[in-house]
Amino acid sequence: MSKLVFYNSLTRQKEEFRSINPGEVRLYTCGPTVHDYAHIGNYRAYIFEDLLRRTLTFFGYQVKQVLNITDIDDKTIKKSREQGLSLKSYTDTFTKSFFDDLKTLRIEPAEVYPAATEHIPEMIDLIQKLIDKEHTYTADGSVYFKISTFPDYGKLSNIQPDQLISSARGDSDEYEKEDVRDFALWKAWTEDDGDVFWEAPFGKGRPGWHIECSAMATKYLGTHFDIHTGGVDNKFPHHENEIAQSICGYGGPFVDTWLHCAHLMVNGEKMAKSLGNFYTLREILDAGFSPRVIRYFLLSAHYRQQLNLMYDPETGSHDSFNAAASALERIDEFKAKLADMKQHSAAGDLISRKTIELLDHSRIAFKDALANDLDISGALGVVFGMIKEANKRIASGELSNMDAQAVYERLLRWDEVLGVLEPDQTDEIDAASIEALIAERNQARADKNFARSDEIRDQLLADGIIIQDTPQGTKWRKK
RNA sequence: GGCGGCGUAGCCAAGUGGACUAAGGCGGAGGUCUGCAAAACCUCUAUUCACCGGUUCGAAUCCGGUCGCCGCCUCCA
Repeated sequence: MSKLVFYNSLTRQKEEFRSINPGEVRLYTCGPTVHDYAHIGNYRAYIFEDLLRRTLTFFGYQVKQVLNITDIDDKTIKKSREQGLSLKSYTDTFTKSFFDDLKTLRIEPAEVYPAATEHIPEMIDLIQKLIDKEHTYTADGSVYFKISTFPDYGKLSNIQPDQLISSARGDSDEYEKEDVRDFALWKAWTEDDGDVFWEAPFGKGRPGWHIECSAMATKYLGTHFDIHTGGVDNKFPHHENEIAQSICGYGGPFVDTWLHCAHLMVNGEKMAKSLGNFYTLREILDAGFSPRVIRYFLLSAHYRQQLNLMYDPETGSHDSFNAAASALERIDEFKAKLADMKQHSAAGDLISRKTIELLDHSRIAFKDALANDLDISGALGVVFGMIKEANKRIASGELSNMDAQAVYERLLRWDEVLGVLEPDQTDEIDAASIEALIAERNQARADKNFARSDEIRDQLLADGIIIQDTPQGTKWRKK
């Protein structure tokens, strides 16, 4: 059996994965701050963690995943107040849209979706532990974590703490920190916070950003768990701070494996509102691209590789989605062909030795690719390699109906990881009437009434049905 | 300035020193099938891995340098 290997950001090398408890993986994924509709780049990260969780499941692990919802921070407070809404009613909209989007992209649900505002007591508890252990100080009612009390600080991001002093930029003096490296655990209430505050032993206020992940991860996964994922941008400071809080507060060890996903680029540039290349998932769906195509595109490159989306609605350029759509069509065609063939296989038919060899070889290669730090490109290469070889055998008549069934089953098994296949046609399509039209068309063709036959073809196409004339008769499928 | 990543065909993208005479997808060119087909299928499409040195019996893969691109460096996945 292939051994799972991941590139651990903490050690900066590939390591064989061993779960803490045999057969079980506890996984924490940094979730969204629900202050707006999530953009396409956000979903690259969630497609990545989806591939991770599906792969872990594929390798036989029981996965317990926690994905947090950050429903309180500077932005959510500011925007909700601007709109005159309560924090909750403001964030609810985007929390809901986030879940809708996950479903749209076929991202498997996590086991727990904790919201920050529902875990304030846990955070207060952790902050109190840190205060008791003297890792903090208070200034103007805010509680700060004192980085100098944690010698390992900077290990994840490979940053020397003293480098930060000179390089820190921006409004680092916004708060009364003793040291720019320090970060807020608890922010004292100000007028701008309006009615958003909680009472804590150390004062009225709200939690800092980093504390929620430590508190919630620990609540649901324990103080020591297997994998923590997030975007590269979270490495520093967020994850660095999370490690510091957790280890100092609960005692180590904390997380064994840290996985970070690279960013999605748009036309070679970082996606940013200021560059005008910022797209929400909704916008792209509205532009007519299917969730499957978007999923395939986001999935198709290795997670540590920056993925470049070539897309510009102004000029009508959408090369990336075109390529993804064409690749999917190729898979769809192949699957439809197999589905048709397998219907004609009879019980007692045997799978040919050549097919068994092809399937065995492909099965191992696919698994090896995934085992190698989620090498999805390699895995897709295996899928298309099998398609190519099987197509060749179909064309030469070498592939029996029974063989086709075996290949079909292999494809479905793989799709448990990929999640890109079109579900089998449902009965909502009126198959009988389509068959009737096809019969009529074939009669027209036999009568050389091509005007009528083409008219039927166009009509079916308009209804989303594609038909193809093959040596085995006319086939149809949903577009 | 500090830390890190990347540069493989027109485009996207695998490649974990030796069967690489370098996967796979898109695009392109031929062909098969068809009444026709925009479909489908088949075949072809990098003597070469940014450049220069080095290590090695052997390097796209390791080391050094040069050039170019990108990311992170306090609340952005």
